[in-house]
Amino acid sequence: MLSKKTKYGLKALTYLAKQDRELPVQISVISEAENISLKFLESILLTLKKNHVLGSKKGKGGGYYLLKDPSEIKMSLVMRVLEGPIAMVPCVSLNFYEKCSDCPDETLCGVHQLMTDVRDSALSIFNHKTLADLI
Amino acid sequence: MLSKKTKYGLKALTYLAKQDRELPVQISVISEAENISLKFLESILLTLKKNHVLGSKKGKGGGYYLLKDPSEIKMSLVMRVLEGPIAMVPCVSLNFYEKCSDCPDETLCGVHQLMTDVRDSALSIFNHKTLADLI
DNA sequence: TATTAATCCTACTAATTTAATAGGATAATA
DNA sequence: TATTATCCTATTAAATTAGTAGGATTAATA
Repeated sequence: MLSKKTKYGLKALTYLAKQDRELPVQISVISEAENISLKFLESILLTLKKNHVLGSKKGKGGGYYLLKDPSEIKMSLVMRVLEGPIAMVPCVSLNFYEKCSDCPDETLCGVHQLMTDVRDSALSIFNHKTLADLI
Repeated sequence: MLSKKTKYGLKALTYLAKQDRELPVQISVISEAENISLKFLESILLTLKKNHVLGSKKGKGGGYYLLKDPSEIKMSLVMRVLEGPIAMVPCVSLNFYEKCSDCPDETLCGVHQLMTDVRDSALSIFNHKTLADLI
């Protein structure tokens, strides 16, 4: 299930995508428009900024803004930053790989193969869809 | 991420699929073979039984057994029983549908469309893969 | 240069979900 | 009727997710 963090993040990004890209938008504005706890949203936007999805400007007139055109912001990046691995098991993850402690040989594991297929199909969707598609 | 419940359930099913279908296998046997907490596994097998994936026999010589041939046990059923909805959001789930409280019109929601695509692709995999494919 | 308005950062708390445990009820076999 | 297994409900423990608090930092502007 999609976490609230991801859901809120997607809402915020969609909100920003509808604005003039040059004008920074304050957290409080998005928070009120989308009914999201201000402090929670603050931490979400911060991680989006740290992962180069958003830029920010401090002080008066500051706020957050998209670093790229919505059509250049892939859902695969956004999902990884907010939700974590696309894969359902770490031993199948491309970006967050971890070996299974109990599985002697991945290539012989049926779950591994199944979850690889699922990851591939999800990834091909998230790689092709961009923020522009959410508007 | 796949829950331990699902992972253990898949392991147990795979174990059973390798056995003679007529012979019931005790929880304790699977628990030891696959290194799964006996009581936890007990509750997992019970839900698989309640959802007509497994049959059981009580008393001496009893245990659990597959109700159908592994090739007839779809992963979509197993995943729904153990992990819950295939969809990442309730508003997109076929079997566990719930309306979003904050979304006035699903057909206009970008997240809805994206998650529908992801659900469809996952579902087509889980519908075609069976327990036989895990062995 | 003081004030104000914004993000930045760390730490903590609360709520929810998942994992695991306990213990007895029930049923089948011998 | 003793034994062996599943069945069932309730509880506890651990982990994750959601949300809160409060001050540090930075930039604009009066």
